[in-house]
Amino acid sequence: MKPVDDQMPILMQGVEFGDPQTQETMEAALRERLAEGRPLRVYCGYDPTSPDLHLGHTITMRKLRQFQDLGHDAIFLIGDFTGLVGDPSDRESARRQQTPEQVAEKAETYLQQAFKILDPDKTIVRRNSEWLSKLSFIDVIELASHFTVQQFLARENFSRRYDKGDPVWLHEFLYALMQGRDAAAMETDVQLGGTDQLFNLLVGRKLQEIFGQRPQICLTFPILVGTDGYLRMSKSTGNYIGIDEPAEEMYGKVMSLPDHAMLDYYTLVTRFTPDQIASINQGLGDGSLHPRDVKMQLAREIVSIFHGDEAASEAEHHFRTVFQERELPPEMPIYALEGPTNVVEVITASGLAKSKSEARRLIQQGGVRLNGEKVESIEAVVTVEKEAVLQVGKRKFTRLVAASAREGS
RNA sequence: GGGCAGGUACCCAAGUGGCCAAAGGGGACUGACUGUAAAUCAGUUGGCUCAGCCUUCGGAGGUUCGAAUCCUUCCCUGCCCA
Repeated sequence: MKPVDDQMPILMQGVEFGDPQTQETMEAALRERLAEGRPLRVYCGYDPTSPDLHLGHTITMRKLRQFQDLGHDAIFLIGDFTGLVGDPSDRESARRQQTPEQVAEKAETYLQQAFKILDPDKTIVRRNSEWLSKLSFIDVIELASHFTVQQFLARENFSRRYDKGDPVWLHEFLYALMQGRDAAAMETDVQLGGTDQLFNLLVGRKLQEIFGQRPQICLTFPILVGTDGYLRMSKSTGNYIGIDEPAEEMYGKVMSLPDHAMLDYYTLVTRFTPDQIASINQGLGDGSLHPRDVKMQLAREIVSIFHGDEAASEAEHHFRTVFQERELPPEMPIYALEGPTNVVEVITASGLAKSKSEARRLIQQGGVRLNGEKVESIEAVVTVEKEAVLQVGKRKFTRLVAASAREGS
């Protein structure tokens, strides 16, 4: 195992606390525990609330991986029980509860996605239903008795809602207890999470002490903004980049990030070192680096993490040809046409627009092209000899094929 | 359990009998421009057999020529009281 002084900079990279005192305390505690020279039990929990993990989740996964690489035990905890309730941390309002079936289904897909970052051979996978589902009501009351309502109301996301008159549900309070119980159940040394998770992580410390354990070290990380550049990345706001997304899509989404969000991405989700990132930042500052090129490098790196270098190059090529040079993409969905058909009909039937009204609007706005020529009228009729390309907006294409020709091929 | 205030389109939020498919903002989409799907500016944003028609304002009924707006009832939320 590496010397503590070699481990610390890697492990502390990206760590952020709201207040510097907490940071100092945690940093010192981590240093102390690393000095024991044994593999630490490090974990991060992920609630299966949506079927896909996104880049925001990978921040802590990358950190788990770093612990792993340094010889520590990384625990990937699937919150199959906590996911039933939903974490109130990041939200203005309460999250909808899910059924066990929904949770199980989602949990299933998480692992394979996580293993794009974590080392499958070294990762310990746990599910918190293992212990949480066995608690009795009296157990829950006992846990709850160590905390006051004021402690919970001190949390901004509760107090804000409380002041605003929005509902704060009782079961939301229990979420933190459940998560804290995880730490005690697994007797962990370190827990990772977003800065918004600090409260939950600290509850873990308190419960560990109650159970006669040494309180864990908490490391929190900044929240990744989504593709809009401001809001937290999440599926529900539609500003996310999913781990499982196709390379081209992923590349494109990264390119759509506002310039100001680039550095956060470099720091939190790439494999670049702090030194490399600092020099990129400097280059942007003095104008020696073009923001577009910096963003393309970022896109290439992110795609490469999840799809490999080759796919990253291909995605970049695709982006250049389609969006910079405005050429047709090499591959596009195919739609078979049964004969002369009205454009509006074709657009909706092939899925390029959700409704006919939308299709009409797009045409009226000049956003529809057939074989590169702007479609001027919603009355236009599409006839395909052999094949044609229908384009809606800048980035949606469909290859139209005559139904008869298609059957022959 | 009681009193009061609320439930409006993807989200926030106006509207309190006809001029409401419903202001404004956010988001999203399209166009122009560009350094890119950044930024900026302009437009669009329920559906359809589209100068008209149909469905929407928590659910179900009712009053009225006509309701998001009035009444009844049910469900849900907040505040105050118990």
